[in-house]
Amino acid sequence: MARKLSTLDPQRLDNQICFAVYSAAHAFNRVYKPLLDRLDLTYPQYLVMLVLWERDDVPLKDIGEKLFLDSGTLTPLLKRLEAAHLVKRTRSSEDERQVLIALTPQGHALKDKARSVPQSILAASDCSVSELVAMKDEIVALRDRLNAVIGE
Amino acid sequence: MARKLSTLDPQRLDNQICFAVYSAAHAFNRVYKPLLDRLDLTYPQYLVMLVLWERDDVPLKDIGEKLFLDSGTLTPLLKRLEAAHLVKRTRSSEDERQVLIALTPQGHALKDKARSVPQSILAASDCSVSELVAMKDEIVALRDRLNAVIGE
DNA sequence: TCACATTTAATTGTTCGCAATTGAATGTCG
DNA sequence: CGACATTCAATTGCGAACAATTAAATGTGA
Repeated sequence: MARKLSTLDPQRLDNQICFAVYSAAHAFNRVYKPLLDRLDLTYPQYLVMLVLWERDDVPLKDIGEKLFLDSGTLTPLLKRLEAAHLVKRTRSSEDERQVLIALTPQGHALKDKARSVPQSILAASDCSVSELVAMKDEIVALRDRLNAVIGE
Repeated sequence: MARKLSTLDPQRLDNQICFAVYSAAHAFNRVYKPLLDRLDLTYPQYLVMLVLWERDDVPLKDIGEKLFLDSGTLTPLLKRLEAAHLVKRTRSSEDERQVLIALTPQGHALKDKARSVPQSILAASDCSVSELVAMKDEIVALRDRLNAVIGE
């Protein structure tokens, strides 16, 4: 009876999906760390590179919308990527407010070196691709519902 | 066909479960923010309080194991909670290396004020408890597999 | 007992993440 | 055209998160 109550108590840590997501994000980060160290990237920097490998010459704002990050996070991060010679930052000529982020040749070249990363993550996840895809879709749907509430 | 390839490309941002988890964690944090502001707690501080509300007078190390955090994160966080008069930090008399964390009366009292938080999160999630529990269990299982790989 | 390893917190330095503010460029409306 | 609002990036300040190191307490084996 005490056990029954405990497994239903919404104030118990182990019952909170948010803590599951929070701690899973950190676990992922720890798995990525040694892989990304070889590329001299942090995980958020890796995310920015993923965006740029899909589409080059993107406004900072668009990167922010894709990754749910603002200029307060991205400006210093992009300056570090620029210092590492992976991207160039230039003001748009049509709209001087915007900063366009473009890959350097080194930035482009890094895509190949990063190709093995998703494979390693898949292996560490120790589950099938279809299971992961299903989980991913559920989590994305939950995230989007949460973001919808915030937007109100 | 190009679409088919794109939805399978493991190097695409939208195909990565890690980004789903990462962005969901941030979405959760944004939903929690206004709720926790009323308690003058950050989300990691709230997690520590959840641990202490379950069991009081806990070594710092045990909190770290529950939350997957180390002393580099917890020491300053707990000092802030102590400055807010929510916890006391005392050296264990049996083992002077350990620091025991105990709730103050205010820390205890905060549990009641925090009781409505999980309800609000559930509402924001906009899905049934059973669905959330199922997702939580899947994510925890994935997290534990990832942590097992790290431990090697 | 004494040398040595282990455990535990604390500290330092770097990078996120975000709120709040600033300042410049652009849009809009009278 | 000109006042005003909006958009966008940059900046500042604070709180995580973690690697690496330090220091103290404890445990272990010769």
